[in-house]
Amino acid sequence: MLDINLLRENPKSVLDDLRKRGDEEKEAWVDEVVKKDEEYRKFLQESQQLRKKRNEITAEIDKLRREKKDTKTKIEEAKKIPVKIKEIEAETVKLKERIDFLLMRLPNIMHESVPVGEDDSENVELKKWGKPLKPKFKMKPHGEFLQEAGLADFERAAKVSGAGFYFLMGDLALLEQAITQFAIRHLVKKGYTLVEPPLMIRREAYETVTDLDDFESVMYKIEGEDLYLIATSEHPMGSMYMNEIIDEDKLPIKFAGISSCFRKEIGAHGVDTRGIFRVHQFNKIEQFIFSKPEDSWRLHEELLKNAEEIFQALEIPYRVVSICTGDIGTVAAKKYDIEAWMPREGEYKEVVSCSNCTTYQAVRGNIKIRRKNGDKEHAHTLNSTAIATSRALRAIIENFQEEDGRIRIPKALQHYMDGKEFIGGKK
RNA sequence: GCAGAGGUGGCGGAGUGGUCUAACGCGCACGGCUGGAAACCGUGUUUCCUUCGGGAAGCGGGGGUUCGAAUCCCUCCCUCUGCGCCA
Repeated sequence: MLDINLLRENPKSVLDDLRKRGDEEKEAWVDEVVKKDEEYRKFLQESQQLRKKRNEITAEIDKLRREKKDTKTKIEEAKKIPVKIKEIEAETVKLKERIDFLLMRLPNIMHESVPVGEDDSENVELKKWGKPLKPKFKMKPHGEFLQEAGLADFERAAKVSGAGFYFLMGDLALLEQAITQFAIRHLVKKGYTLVEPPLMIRREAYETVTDLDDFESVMYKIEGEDLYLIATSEHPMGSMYMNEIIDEDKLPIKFAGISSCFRKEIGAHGVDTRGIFRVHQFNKIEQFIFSKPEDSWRLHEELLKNAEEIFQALEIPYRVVSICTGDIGTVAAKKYDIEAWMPREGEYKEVVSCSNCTTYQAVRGNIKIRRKNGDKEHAHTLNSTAIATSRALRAIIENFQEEDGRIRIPKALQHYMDGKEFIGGKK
């Protein structure tokens, strides 16, 4: 969330940002927050004055008591004060709740380089890598292909768990493990610490990291428990340091999280997303960084580079887009997506999302940096997919499929597949 | 899951209704002393509000009793020890 001090000192910067987003509803919130905050501080001062008075009388009572004098009249006087304090505090709490409600929902201030645009159609392509080729033969949708090849079983997954789940079978499951191993090695070599996080976290922790609307639309809640299945390992990693102060010489902290991810909302359906592309459960290696503010923009580029290197090693053609103001969401200050080439559809599809969240998550989670001189300030947090295996699998299946139904395994992965150069095909 | 013991500042640790809401020790920062350093001495070391004089809050979280709560009550969370269960 935004720091209240920003709204006190420079509400115009918040307004200007909302205008870039085209979010008229929230423009009114800025004014409301500023007004309610002024009111809140007035009430706060009033209740502090009352507390001061109460403390004074209480001290007098104690003095009289020690001197063995009569305290009755003073106690009678004192009794009136807590009633008043309660009244004023009820108002104070109400105002604070409303301020926090709005503050939690106001989006992050975007970086000036974020392109202005209404929706995802106005995201800006920054670069392309590899040659996007159309198949030379009639290629089946990947879901149908995998089912027929015996490499996945969606029908039985539906029987057991419903739509949006998969059984990966045999060599495809092996390929999934190979991708995972490759990505882990890649990041660990670069000094990232491998993290296996809890797959369920509490609401309080969750509120540190995510857009609040996600609780309704994305997250699975465990019945009868204050626990939510994580939608990405970004969430447990991001909330890991909540309410902590990190010494500046420990930064940046670089994590490579590995986890299953669970999502209720799986969005649009169609032959090309049915299968393993849009699912309720998938696996992902995620990069996460806690950094000093002055380092975060450099590290944002580093995260993107790491993810690009992985896709280059897998020989998958892709492009990088800069997400525009209308599509960026509430948390990120700047976001890149990597979109992999999907030959059957002849389109680039999102496989990586790389964000600098600046202080937005750190303010919510109360995550601070302690400078050498003792000063404190909020940390910056960044996250980026390294690779989501299900999405990478589809890209591999489509980009490296031969007419006879075999799938060529990228060289970088063969080592992790006992040297196999192909999977699938006629037995 | 059951029983017992606990949760205090950056760390260790005292305090079980009012003698500043935090003793004492360690660490860290700044200042003094020094040619420089150690030792030593002093100040500071949470959050919020402020008309910058101060003020308020804070002892795991939330709620309650009281003129007054780290201290009493309720509730939740967590840690340790033992038992149980389990991969």
